Amino acid sequence: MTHPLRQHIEEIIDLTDEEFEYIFSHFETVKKRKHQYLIQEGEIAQKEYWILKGCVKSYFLDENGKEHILRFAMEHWWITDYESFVIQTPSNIYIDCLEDCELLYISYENRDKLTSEMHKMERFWAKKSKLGRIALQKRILSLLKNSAKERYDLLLEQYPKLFQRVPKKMIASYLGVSRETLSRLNS
Amino acid sequence: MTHPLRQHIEEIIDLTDEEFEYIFSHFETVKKRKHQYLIQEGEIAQKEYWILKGCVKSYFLDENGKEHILRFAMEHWWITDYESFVIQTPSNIYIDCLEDCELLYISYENRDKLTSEMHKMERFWAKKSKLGRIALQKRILSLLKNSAKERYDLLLEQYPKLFQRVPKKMIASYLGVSRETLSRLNS
DNA sequence: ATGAAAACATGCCATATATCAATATTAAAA
DNA sequence: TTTTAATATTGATATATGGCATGTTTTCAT
Repeated sequence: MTHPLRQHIEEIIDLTDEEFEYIFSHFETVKKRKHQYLIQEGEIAQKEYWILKGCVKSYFLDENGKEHILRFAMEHWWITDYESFVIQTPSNIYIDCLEDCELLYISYENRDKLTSEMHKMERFWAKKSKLGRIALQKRILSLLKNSAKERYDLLLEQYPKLFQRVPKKMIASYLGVSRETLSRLNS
Repeated sequence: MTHPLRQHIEEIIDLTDEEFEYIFSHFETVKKRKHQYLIQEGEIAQKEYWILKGCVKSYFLDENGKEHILRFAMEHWWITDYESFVIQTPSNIYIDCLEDCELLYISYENRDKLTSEMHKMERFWAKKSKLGRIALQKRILSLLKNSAKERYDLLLEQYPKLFQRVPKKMIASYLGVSRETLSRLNS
């Protein structure tokens, strides 16, 4: 049975068994329990995570201590603070587990190493970066043109599973509305 | 005197004279007058532009014909519809000139060619893509946590030149507020 | 230079959403 | 299970922002 990470990478580029073995040797596994952090504000992100099992959120705390959720990530999604990871500067965000999680991660150094050693992986990550950018663009568009209700419906349509796994107040934070408003959208 | 495009690329990677010459041979120059389009909805983006002189906006028209501005671009900025350009699907957006413009552009094919022929350029564009993603992330954060007034002040602080060149109603559209509201923010 | 169009400002009112408070519901912990 | 904490709902009200109408100013095209 092929490893899910291999399946994931092969959605973009094909790999030989040896290539995948080599790539995989650059990853580590870690388990985290609900409420544990992957990254905290002030740290420099040293790892990019790939989720085997579980669900996490990345968020930012404003001056009033209010939480603004940047994104969620579930099985087979990548997550880190890309700003901190790419530029290697202290992070402004937190990432923590909403459920008990099983994670793969690759260190900054190993990612760098793989990028220069394996052109295929350089292309893989380049493609991922492009797709990530497109997804963010779409979210901006949605924030500009859609009402809270519309954004809610779109999210529900796109990620129905999310709604069974994360509290509504976090959905609200992700959408940029108060939890009370979200609670009233259905009626 | 070094070409501004060379200066721009060399902010990220160093080039020999020959390398720049070669890269540059893949670009074309074009002049556009105010109100002319670089891309229209429905077209597949075939070119990525680099602005030598002038100012453009990229925007989306919603069902009611309301314009939502995704971004502006001025001298030494890149612009295209990345979604359309990267995936080669029909565009949902328009890009047009706010002033008479002088532009360089590279075709999709030439960019692809350069990416595979010159590893330096592959790295250049990968870096640009990462930085673009980080910028979009920041904008989302700003839309989530800042009020209209705060977003206005932040934009003014970051791109003061923009305010002298583009109508306020477009700034409003970029910020996601009505022109009337923007007009009232200063008081 | 002149008329037309675009951009801007402001008053008025409608609406969406935030905020605060009280309570109900559900989930987690002891 | 019982207790406690987290989450969700609902009402009352405040606030921010939107949309329309109108007048003014600026810019643009001829």
